[in-house]
Amino acid sequence: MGRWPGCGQGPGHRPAGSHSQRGGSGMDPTDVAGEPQYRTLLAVDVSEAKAGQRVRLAGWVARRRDQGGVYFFDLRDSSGLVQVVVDPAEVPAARDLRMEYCISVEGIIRPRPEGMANPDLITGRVELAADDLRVLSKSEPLPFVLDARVEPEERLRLEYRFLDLRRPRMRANLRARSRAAAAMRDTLNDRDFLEVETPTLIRSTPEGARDMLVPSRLRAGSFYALPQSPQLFKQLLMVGGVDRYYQIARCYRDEDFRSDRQLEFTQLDVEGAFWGREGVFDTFEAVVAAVVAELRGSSLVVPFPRMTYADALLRYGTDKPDVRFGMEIRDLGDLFEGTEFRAFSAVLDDGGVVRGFNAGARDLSRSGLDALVDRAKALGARGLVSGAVDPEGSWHSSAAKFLSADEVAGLTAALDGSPGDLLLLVADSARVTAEVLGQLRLDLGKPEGHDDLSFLWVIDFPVFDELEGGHLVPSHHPFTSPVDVKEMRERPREAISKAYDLVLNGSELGSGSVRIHDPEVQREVFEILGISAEEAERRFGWFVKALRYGTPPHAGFAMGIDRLLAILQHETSIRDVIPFPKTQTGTDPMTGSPTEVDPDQLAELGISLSEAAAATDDG
RNA sequence: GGGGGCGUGGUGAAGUCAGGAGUUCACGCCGGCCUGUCAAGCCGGAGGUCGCGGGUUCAAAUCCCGUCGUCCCCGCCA
Repeated sequence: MGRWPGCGQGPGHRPAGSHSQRGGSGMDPTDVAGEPQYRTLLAVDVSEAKAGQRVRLAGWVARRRDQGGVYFFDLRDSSGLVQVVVDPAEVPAARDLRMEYCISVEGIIRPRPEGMANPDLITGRVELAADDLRVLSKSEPLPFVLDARVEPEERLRLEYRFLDLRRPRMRANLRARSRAAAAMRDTLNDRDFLEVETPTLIRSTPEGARDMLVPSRLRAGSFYALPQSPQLFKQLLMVGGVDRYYQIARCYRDEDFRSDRQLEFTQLDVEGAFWGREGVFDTFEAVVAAVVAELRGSSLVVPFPRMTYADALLRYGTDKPDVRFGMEIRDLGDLFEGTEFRAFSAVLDDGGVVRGFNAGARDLSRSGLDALVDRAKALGARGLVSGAVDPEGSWHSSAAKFLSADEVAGLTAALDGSPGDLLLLVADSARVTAEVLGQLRLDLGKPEGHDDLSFLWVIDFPVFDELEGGHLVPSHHPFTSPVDVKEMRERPREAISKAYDLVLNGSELGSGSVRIHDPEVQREVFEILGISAEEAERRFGWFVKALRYGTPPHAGFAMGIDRLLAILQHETSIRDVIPFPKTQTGTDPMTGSPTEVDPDQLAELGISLSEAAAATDDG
């Protein structure tokens, strides 16, 4: 298979021989083994070098410009646009063309007359002088205009996705996705990874997200689940001696939608034996660099920087820091130890923290500051202390009068405050403070676009997160190796795991870990999680059994391809890099799914709907 | 489960806060003119139950309540 031509930034780099490319004249539209020949060339390959050649193109009528005695239209195909010019006296069919008619057109490539070139078009120096035109397929008037100027309501775009995909932006996204996948495969194949498929109808292991269920006909009353990820299967491939595995895997999680979450999404899933974190990082850095080189034409600096989870939370208030900009959060607890300011001293005495960051020089009005305070309160803070550094180095803040001169000086120094800088402080529990300041930092500093790419490994996640009430849940997943088993056993709340995340511009791209390969350690993790031996056996017995048969040490990672593509393509939603996505309520306006099914289908599966389900289903 | 934005000829918007005749703009559609246009231009025309239901009012796109759809966010997403 030749690579699809015209995929790049200009004409002339198309590999030879990917399509028949006849020159000369006297072309018969039905000259290839009795089949109609629709085209001999792609639009973007119409160039000055081919001037004088007789060619045939096929595509859609993008724009018409009827001059009366001469008729122009832009022909669009998968490669791009080229202007076609016809004399309606010679080719009367041109008059009947309408937008998005699918046509095949033949003529001579010729340079445009002096001064008539269009610099906005790759093919703008030439045009096709057509003498034969066949309408392959007419089009009804469109439900919306295929024009970058207007963005139709997304529901409508999805209902007519087949038209939406004709827009250059969407075509570019599809192409980027294909090229990204190819770059991933090339990189991993070069490193002797094996692409292996895992099943999409698997056993339900309720844990984490809700499973999508599929009823079994042969065992009515039983259900398969769609995989939330190939996690356990890829670990079993390691036990099976595969050594280096990857898969571009579809994953399913039945949770509520966001602009970066869909019911089904795609991950680059990787696992390897006899390696650890460094091998995983090295591999993913190579993969991501290859994708960025392919889509952005730029090279990334590797290795990516690393930051511990604890550091990320302290300095950026989140486990997925956007490090494209500064405004780092600093702990000010030492500074305010023994302060007279009761709002701070009370929190510190209570085991809380005082932290803040420098939001830079910004001229906020009274109402602007009030809005910040409201925002902080909406995020869960009890309050927000704010103020600007004034030219004398003191602090213009309603809290200033409660602070000593030393405290103000120390505060300004700690936050590198220059005159005019806005300093924001929150005093609360470590958790609330991090959340509030982290979000305010993003509100005030997050860059608009994605021109800069700041990749970051976040490492040293805790083994467990503590829920309200003290119950422990896995921070990553229950198959993640702790750094130290003894520490995990004795101080599970502080224990560090061998889990890591990859973050890009403040988005979590994926996560992975060194896995547990010792069944005894696995048993202990289940125990600490409060999963009894019986329950572990019932839910994960099929997996844990495998660990007892010479499991190699192994580690892996999974990266969300949709999120990576959205950022690289400057899209704000992953829906724009997914060919056929669903709406926020999980419906597909094009096909109308999900739908009711025939009662016979349900009967065959041994399923009857509850009255409530039947009532809410309006068909 | 919760909070918020949006819904106006085929499309995108303005009009809604402050009620007074379906008003306006751009694109598209239909017809006409034009031999170098290119997000063509000019002339003419068609096209709307202002998402749906209820209420307030002499009068509702506009105010109120409900509901549906969609988008953003919180929860949720091992």
